[in-house]
Amino acid sequence: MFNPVDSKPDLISLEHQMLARWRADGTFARLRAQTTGGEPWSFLDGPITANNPMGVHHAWGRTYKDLFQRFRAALGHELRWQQGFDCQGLWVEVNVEKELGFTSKRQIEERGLAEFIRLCKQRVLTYAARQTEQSIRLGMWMDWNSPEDLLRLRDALANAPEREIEIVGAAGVVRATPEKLIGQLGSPEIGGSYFTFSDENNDLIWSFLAECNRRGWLYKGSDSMPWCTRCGTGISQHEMTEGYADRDDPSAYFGFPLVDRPGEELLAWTTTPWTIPANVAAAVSPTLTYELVEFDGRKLWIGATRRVAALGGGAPRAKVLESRLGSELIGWRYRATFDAAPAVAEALGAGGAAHRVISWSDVGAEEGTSIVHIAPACGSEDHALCVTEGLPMIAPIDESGTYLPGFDELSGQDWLAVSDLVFAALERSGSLLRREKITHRYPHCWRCATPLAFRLVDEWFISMGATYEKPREQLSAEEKAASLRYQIMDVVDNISWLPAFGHDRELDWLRNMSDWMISKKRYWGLALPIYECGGCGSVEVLGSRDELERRAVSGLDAMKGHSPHRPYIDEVRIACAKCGEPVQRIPDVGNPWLDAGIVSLSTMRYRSDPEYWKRWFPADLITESFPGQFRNWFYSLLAMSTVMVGSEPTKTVFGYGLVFAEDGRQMHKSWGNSIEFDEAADRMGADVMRWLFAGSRPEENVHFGWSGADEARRKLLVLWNVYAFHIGYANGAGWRPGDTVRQVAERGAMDRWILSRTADLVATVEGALRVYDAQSAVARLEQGIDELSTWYLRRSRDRFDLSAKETDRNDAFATLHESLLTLLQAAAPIAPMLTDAMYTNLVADGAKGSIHLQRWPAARVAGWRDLALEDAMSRVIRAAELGRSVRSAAGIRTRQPLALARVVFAGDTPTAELLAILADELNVKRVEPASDASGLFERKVKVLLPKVGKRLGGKLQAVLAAARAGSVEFLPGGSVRIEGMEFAPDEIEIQAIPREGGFVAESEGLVVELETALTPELIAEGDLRELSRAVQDLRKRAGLQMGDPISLYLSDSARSLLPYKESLKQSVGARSVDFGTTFEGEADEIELSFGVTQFSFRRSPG
RNA sequence: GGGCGUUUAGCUCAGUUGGUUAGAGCACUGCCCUGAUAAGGCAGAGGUCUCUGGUUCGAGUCCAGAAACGCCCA
Repeated sequence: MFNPVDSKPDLISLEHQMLARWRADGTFARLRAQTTGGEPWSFLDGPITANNPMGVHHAWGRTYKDLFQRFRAALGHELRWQQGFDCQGLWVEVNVEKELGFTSKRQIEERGLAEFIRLCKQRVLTYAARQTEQSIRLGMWMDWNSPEDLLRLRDALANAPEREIEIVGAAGVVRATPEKLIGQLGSPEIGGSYFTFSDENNDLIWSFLAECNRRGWLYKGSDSMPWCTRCGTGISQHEMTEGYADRDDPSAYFGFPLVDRPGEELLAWTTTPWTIPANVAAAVSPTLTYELVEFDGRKLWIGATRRVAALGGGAPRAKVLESRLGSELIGWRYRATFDAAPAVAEALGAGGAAHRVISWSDVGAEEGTSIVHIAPACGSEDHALCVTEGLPMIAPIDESGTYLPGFDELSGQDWLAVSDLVFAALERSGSLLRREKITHRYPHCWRCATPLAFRLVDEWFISMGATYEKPREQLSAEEKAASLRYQIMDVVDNISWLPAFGHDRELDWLRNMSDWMISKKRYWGLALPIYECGGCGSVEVLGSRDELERRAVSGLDAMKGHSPHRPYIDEVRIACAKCGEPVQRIPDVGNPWLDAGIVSLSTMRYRSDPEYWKRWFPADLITESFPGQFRNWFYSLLAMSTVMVGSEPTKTVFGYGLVFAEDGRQMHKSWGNSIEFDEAADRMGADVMRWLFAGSRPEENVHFGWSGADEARRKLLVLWNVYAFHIGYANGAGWRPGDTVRQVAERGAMDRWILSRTADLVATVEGALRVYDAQSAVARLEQGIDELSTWYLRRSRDRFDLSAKETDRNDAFATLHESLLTLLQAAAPIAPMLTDAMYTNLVADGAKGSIHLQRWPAARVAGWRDLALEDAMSRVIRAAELGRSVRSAAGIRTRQPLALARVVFAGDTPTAELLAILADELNVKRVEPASDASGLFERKVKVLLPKVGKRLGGKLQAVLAAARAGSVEFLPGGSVRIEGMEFAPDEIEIQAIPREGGFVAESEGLVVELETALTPELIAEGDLRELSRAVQDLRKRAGLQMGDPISLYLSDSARSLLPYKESLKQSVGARSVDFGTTFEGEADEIELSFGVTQFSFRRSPG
């Protein structure tokens, strides 16, 4: 007996049952054991930020990660099963600050760094545990740490930091202080997920940085970057994208008097008046035209296309005096309003001597005056320009946005409040022309919504090297050796990018990216091992904690027992190698992408176990959502692998898009279109979610929601119903797997067909999953479910009945069982829980079995292929469709049997067995294969365009018209002449086109004609079937079970059906049929050929 | 401003090397089938294949340009 199943399953509770069974049986551990020693298949997980609960967008990627891993395990590969958490960085700090109610950086230092860092670690552990639980709920198989362990470590870190505790690791019990254990998470000893805050991860980044320094690529630079004056931190470009919002600002049109052209001024425009005191240069486009105009007593240079806009209502008063190309303005010197301020004079020389006009191709003709005010400290493009031009910089504000000394009355003022003072100064100096209000999109801090200033700050960079003007293939070895970016590009070429455009995008990023800024003036992150001597200025970069301990001259005690994080590591001093001065680490922490980028080395035991590393590096696959990752994880992974080992970290990068709400917009809680992961798991179920995601197009954004889930669920429910049918009938018939089975070759065509289709399904799904095409795999599986349910099972239903012949019934059960099990196996990577629930019941081999412990069924099914049969059956299926179409058009219901269907098969005539299947499906007594010579058809010639199009050229339309009109001369040997041109047999196709008016349907050469004349016998059979159906329907409505016997009573009018009494009894499960009496109770009536007939029944005893 | 991608039915998407009348699923309408089915079938309705130009006998498909949307860069 199989466990009986409901045809309407509770998918959610089923999933929970399966998860519990996997846990109880140690199914995953058994899979790992059985694949150990297999050919490695190396997956490298991109770390998920352990900072919040997981969202449905994570579920998309995690579906891919899990399904490809399960598929590879089924193929017999050994896998590492290690997933990772991203732990360090501002993301975590921000949330901890929020929890503490902090609003500024200073509060962190006041509270104490040690506690803050501890809270950051604790938050990571909290959410690592949470995401672990959620991932398990998704059905994701990884080498998970027990969430309880993670929470225990988290709590011990605060409650008993000095006391050693125990944790059961991969190779037995490990005992150490909580901080020590936390630093070793993911190590070979402890196992489980990797954590980027681990000691090894941090240490290996140090060696990377030391290597960059050794090659001369690490340097301290200064750049103007977006800065939140409230948080006291720079905001990276990545963070900026989230914070744009509309803002009203004053804009200023103001003049710069020219030194060598007295009385003339450059007219500049800006929306950030607070930056005007920091002006260094004025940029013009060399290719735009500029005009000198006389306007209200001033002579102003303005971009020609901007004159009207810049002068506003007064523009008609302006008189153009002169016109020049921008390139002619370059080098002109000018003065500015704030030249007398001490800070400006110091930077630019007396009278602002350094001010000049520079060329910038990005100056546009659509904004301002086409003369751009350049303040290098207050914009990164401005900064880059001034570096190129060798111009000095003026940094006007400090960390909190306050104007520095040296700016006269502005000093001491907040940057947001100085606008009025600036305007007043411009007015006084006669420079201001006009003041306006504008609304523009302006970047804000994504944490506290403060508008961002730009500040000149010192940061540490890794040089990407030169960008050469010539094509990459023409570079010399020396040129490449000098430029990291080209080395990475070569590595990019060795990787297979899916979708293919990923390759171009990564190269584009590498071509255009500026040097990699790796420092951040924050607290929770990689401690940059950079030691800059305050005495002689020399810079050292340490390559490991060992080296630090060797070099330390003080402060080691403070660091003892602690992870290499602030504040403890900051205490250590080394002696400067040059001058011997004690040197402290720079206070900056690292860019978090360093943390994630090193994992192809750190998690694969690059230093500790070279054999292991060689076995697993490079990965076969990484897969992540690609927006963002080209410059983030993909980039850092590539860069670090290139520097350290000079080769690709992965063979394949499979990228996918973003998850949007079903309405096509981004998910937003406030818009009501957002779905939390837990909610989705509880309401739609994880397998439905996985099915939906796996079936989506990876290169596009997926629209995720309940109706999409409903569609996915419907497909899975059809599969479930095939399964429920099988269980129900097998139990009824007492059939068990292993009962006498005939060889496949001995079974009927229907059986051999579905098995052949199943073999095709396995091959197709395997082929798709091997190239990471889950979408095609899902499409083929859905097709397979449809074929199994709506053709095989529907056509074979009677064979499962107890009344069917036993041999045939056993064939049917065996076939359904085999094809169903195989299909489940092919679907198992995608819907692991439901398939396993069905599988374990179907194989009935006790509680410890699992579909995931089975080998991929390719070998088993290979012998099932029968292409000729598949071809014939596909034509039978199409003929059935056409036949139904004819019936529909002729208004003859399907229950009415007909004498004959004539069918023109396009191809070989199917076997008698297949013709019988078709006859049954069409409810005709006989199917007669016909030739196209039948009087019902016309012979039409279809010219095969791809073959003759080129040859015909302009005559083609005339030939087509003639062919359509039927003016075709048929020649001996199968060729034809149309419009005087001859066509060989292989250039044409002769089609049978049905004549109008017949009961005929045609499609692609396949023709079905139904004989519609009815005999009394056919009519009676139709009545019989009609009646059976009505009785069955009433039985169902009356709540009878399938086997319940009845006594059937029919009105006298139905006496003509007497000869069919036995057949009727059989089809409706009746013990007796009586005419002329009725039973009060279950009764109804139906219109048959001879008139309205009453029928009734009662349950017969026993 | 630059790069990459997308644009086909109300919605989600297929559409082979260019080929005659552009398809599927969902939703909608009518009919049919059904003692596994929340399923299925037949038919209907629904299209300026984003637009413009070009190549060609012929363009959803190739080329050029434009637009919108998404992602990224500046």
